[in-house]
Amino acid sequence: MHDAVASDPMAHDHDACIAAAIDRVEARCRVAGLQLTPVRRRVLEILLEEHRALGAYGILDRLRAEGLGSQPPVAYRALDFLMKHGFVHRIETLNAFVACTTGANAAPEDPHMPAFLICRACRRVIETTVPTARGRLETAAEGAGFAIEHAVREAEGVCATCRRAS
Amino acid sequence: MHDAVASDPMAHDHDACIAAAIDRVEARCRVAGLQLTPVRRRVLEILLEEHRALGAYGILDRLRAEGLGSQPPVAYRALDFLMKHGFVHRIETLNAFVACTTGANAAPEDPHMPAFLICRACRRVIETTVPTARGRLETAAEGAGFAIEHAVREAEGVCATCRRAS
DNA sequence: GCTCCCAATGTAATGTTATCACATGAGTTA
DNA sequence: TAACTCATGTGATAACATTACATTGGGAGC
Repeated sequence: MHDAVASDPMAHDHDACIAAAIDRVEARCRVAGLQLTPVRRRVLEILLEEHRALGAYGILDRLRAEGLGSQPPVAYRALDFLMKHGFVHRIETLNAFVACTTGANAAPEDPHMPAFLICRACRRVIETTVPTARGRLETAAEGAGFAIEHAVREAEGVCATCRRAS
Repeated sequence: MHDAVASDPMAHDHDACIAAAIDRVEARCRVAGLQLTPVRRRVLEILLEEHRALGAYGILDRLRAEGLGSQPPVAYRALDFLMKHGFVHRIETLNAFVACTTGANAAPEDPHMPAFLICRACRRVIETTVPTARGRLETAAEGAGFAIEHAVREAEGVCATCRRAS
């Protein structure tokens, strides 16, 4: 099951990567007084295991197999919690979710503006961080008197690994 | 039915605006040998009448009332055609559709990179055009060896009109 | 101890968005 | 006419998301 990942040039030590991410999230929950309950924690782990976007029903299937909830609201509520606190992001173009892979969940006081590169070949989602400073979209909005509250930046294409493979 | 629009500060001559847009699209279809069939034309008109994003099922309801089709594929096929040729854009964050309001559908040889400002108060969608030149997302992608094929830029917030109103 | 409250979860039902599969019709070409 | 293509008609189903209400379990205050 992990072979595909292990043979991938982009592979890394998944277990350590996941453990570190979970540790960061746990630390933030302790500090902020948030409850990282079993369901919430497991949903985060599932998303960390995949480095791909997973749909709510894909997550739900896994939870069901583990006896952690069987109805859609279970998954959506956990995702709402994780997104609210920046541990997970929603990918609008896929109606799916990915774990936050920047260190930003360790430094919430410097909010990052995430952007996503979605590979249509391997379905992997690369999260990049762009500076919070004003870019072209913000400039255009300012000119129109529009107050941006939330911005979505997603790009579909082919990642470096898949380009080399073809 | 048009009162709400007519009393709006952002109102303009809708009929002329729609007619001009339809004319541009018709011209491009003639040149490119595309069939702007009754259903496709009507879907475009419906989207031009609203200056808002409309869901596929909202469009379908209108078509149904006019006897132009009653099943989802009718609406989705027309939207696919209109999007494929740049006459309509999909708003990913709303799972909805808007007519293209830039003049770009008259000048396809200079493809625009549309960005959308979505007002959460009045639901109006403002389409702005950003230069095709490389911005921060493109720079980040290049650095990662990622080849962008399609980018989504959408921002939710409050438009100038609604800000003044509150 | 207790009750009250609140946050999280369990669960059924439903709502919304999108696609598939296959049949039909209209026009073009051979 | 036959073969083909493009658009449409239609029923069924898949995929994504929310509502509403019941239940549980752990503090806070008495």
